[in-house]
Parts: sequence; structure tokens; C-alpha cells
Amino acid sequence: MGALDYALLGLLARRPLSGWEILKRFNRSIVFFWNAKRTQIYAELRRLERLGLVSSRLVVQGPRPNKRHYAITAAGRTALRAWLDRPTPAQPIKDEMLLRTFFADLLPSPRVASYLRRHGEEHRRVLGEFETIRAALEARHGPLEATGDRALAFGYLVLEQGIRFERMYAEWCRWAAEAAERRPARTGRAAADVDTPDFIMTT
Amino acid sequence: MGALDYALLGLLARRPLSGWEILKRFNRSIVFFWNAKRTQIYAELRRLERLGLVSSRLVVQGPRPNKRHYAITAAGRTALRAWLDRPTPAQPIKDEMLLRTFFADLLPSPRVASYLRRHGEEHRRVLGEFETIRAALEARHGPLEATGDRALAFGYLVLEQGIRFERMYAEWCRWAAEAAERRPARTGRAAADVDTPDFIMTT
DNA sequence: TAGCTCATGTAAGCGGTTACATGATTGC
DNA sequence: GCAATCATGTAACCGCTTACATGAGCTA
Repeated sequence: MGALDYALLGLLARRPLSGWEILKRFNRSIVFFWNAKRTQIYAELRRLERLGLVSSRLVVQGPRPNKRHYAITAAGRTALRAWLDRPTPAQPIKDEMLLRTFFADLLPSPRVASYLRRHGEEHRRVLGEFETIRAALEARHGPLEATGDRALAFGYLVLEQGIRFERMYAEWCRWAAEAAERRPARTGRAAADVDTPDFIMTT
Repeated sequence: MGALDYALLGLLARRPLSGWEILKRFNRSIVFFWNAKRTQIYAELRRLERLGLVSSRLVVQGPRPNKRHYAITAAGRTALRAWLDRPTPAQPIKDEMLLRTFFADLLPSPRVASYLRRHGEEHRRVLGEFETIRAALEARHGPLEATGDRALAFGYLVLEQGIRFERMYAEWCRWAAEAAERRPARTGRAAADVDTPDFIMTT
């Protein structure tokens, strides 16, 4: 059972939904912190039904395409609670930007600085979007720190993490680009003479 | 060609290495920002050889196990440079902690606060490790901002990102735990009455 | 004698992406 | 007329993890 399964159970714990509705809701919040594609979501729903964690019934609706209505079962609720109550295992990081930067000595410094800046702009753009969303939520529901809606309150915590993450990343990009610019374009040393930096201190 | 392939090419661009040596170096720096397992690394090395991006020769060494020495080819260098020069695609986020927090309204608030605190401690622990590494690097190589070693300079940029990330995450955990604590243990409303928060503003 | 280092592999399977496929209704 | 919405699926493939397999030499 991957995390996506619990995301789907979580949505269905709030109310029964069709696959299509799940997809829509997923893409309006969860996808920002847990990415998944349509085909996988449909496949997982069927798997969850095989496992008895959700039930479904087919809704025939005349001319429009049939849809499948899903609801969480008692077993599904139990599984979801158990997952929520388990400690989250530390997640290994995969960040392609950092990988590139790590090997950036193979590229001239101005190039590195420029892609760091471009990447930083992208993070600032997303940051702006998140801040717009927060403002819109506050306009609609009042101060988020004091909302009585528990689901919204936790949604706000998650949104705030996104904001902090994007801000941190954008600031790092700017700082790193400046550092790359201050550096001579290329030393005389060949790349082959340079050793891979070692982050583990054996002493 | 996934990002791991370029990580391996990057290591081999510095100097020829055996699979085992690659593994050691990988786990001393790259693994902190690009996770991969031993078996995958060995498999990718063989694949890179099939693609002509690296070459290998078997080194028989008497009683000890044979090893395979890898070196990057001209084609490999070209591929690596091309990758470094391409813009990094925005990477979709997958953060299980945020997923749990998003659905935390299904759990009593004190439980949520306590797991946020535990998670925060973990991030503070990693933060401490990273800061120790930075201190040790400075002790060994002098001020990192001014080092003449280009590879080390970029390694430092990446390490600094790790430090900022962990600090940001730890601070968010503390803030979120406090927010969860300020909240009543449970409203009378059933979970089914609560709607999923929506981060997309259609207006 | 137990566990670590060196040193490499195979094979099953899962999680996830991409491309292909269908087709009516609604709004610009 | 064209795109978007509604609504679901199949199939090939890839990236990655896990378990299994081997075996010598060294050190606490």
C-alpha cells in the first residue's frame, strides 16, 4: 500500500465520490504535495476495491458516459487511521537541480549562474501562486489560523509549508547564483584532477 | 536516461572508478540529494556501457573478488555536458508528511501535534549533521565561500541547500505542532460533513 | 565467532508514466 | 467548427526496490 492509496482513502473518508470527482479534487490540492497521474488513480481505485477498502457501484446515466461511485468501507477507515497513526518514515531526497549543481564545475560559471537564476524565478512564481491561494482562502473563510473547519485548518498548515519551501528554494537559488558569479569562469585545472567532494567525515 | 545515469557519468568524469568505488563515493555525498540503491547503480553502469557512454575492463585480483573498472567515453562526456546545459524540468513533489497532515483532521489534535514534533526533531537532527559536515569541511579546506577548488565550491552550495531545507522543515514542524495544539481536540462535526480544502481558486 | 570490507551479480515484482482508445455534451 | 468537460479504461514500458546468492580476508 503506497501513500497514494491513503490519499484516495482520505478523500473518500470525507464523502463518497466517483473516480472522476476524485481526480478533480486531487488535482485541486493534493497534487501540490503528492503527484499522481489519472491512470494510476483509476488503477489504484480498482485495486482498493479488490482489497475491500472501498466499494463501488456503476452509475449508468443515459447518454453520458457511465461512472463508478466509490465509497470507503469500514476496513478502509481502519486502514486509513492506522496509516495516519504510524510514524512517517524519513523520505530520501531526489532533487535533480542539486545534482546538476553538484557537477556544475564541468560547465562555465556564467552558465551555472544563469540556470540557477532561471530556476529561482520559477520557484518565486510558484511562491506567488501559493500566496495568492492563501489570500483567496482568507478572503473566503476569514483568518486561517482561527478557522473552525478542522480540514481547512490542516490544509492551511500544508499550504504554509509549500510557501516556506518555495521561499527557501528561491532564496537559495539567488544566493547560489551570486556565489557562482563571483567565481572565475574556469580554473586551469582539468576536471579529471578534481576530486569528488566528500560529505561524510570519517573522523 | 534518468538523472542517476548523469550522476554516475559525473563521478566518472572526475576519474575512472570501479563499481564499488562509485558506490562508496555516491554514498558519501550524492545520496543526500539523489537516492539510489546499490543494485540499481550496478545495473545502470552496465546499461551505460551498452550505450557506449562508459567503457569497462575486468580487473582480476587473485584471491579477492574481481572488480570492473569503468571510465567515461567521449560520448559520455558529451551526453553529460548536454544534460548539464539543459534547463531542469520542475519536479513534482511527493511528501508523505504533508499528505498525512492534510488528512490529520481524522486524528485527535494532540496525536497530530506529537507526530509533528517527532518529525521536527528528526529534521533538526539531520540539520545538526549537515552543520557538522560544513564545519569539518571548513576546518579542512578553509572558508568554503572562497575555496579555489571548483568541485568543492559547488558541493558547498548543495550542502548549504540541505541545511536551509532542514532548517525550514524543522521550523515548520514546530510551528505546525503549536497550531495543532491550540486547536480543540475534536469538533462535534463528523468527518463526512467536512469538505476537502481546495487550493485552486477558480475566480 | 561474529561482523565488516571488498566486489559483483540475478530475478521478481511494484509503483508510476506514456500512448492509445472511445464518445456524447456544452460553450465560445 | 473547436476545445473543453465528462468518464473510463488497456498495454507497454521504465525506474527502482527487495530478496537471494557467493565468498575471501580482516578485526574486535
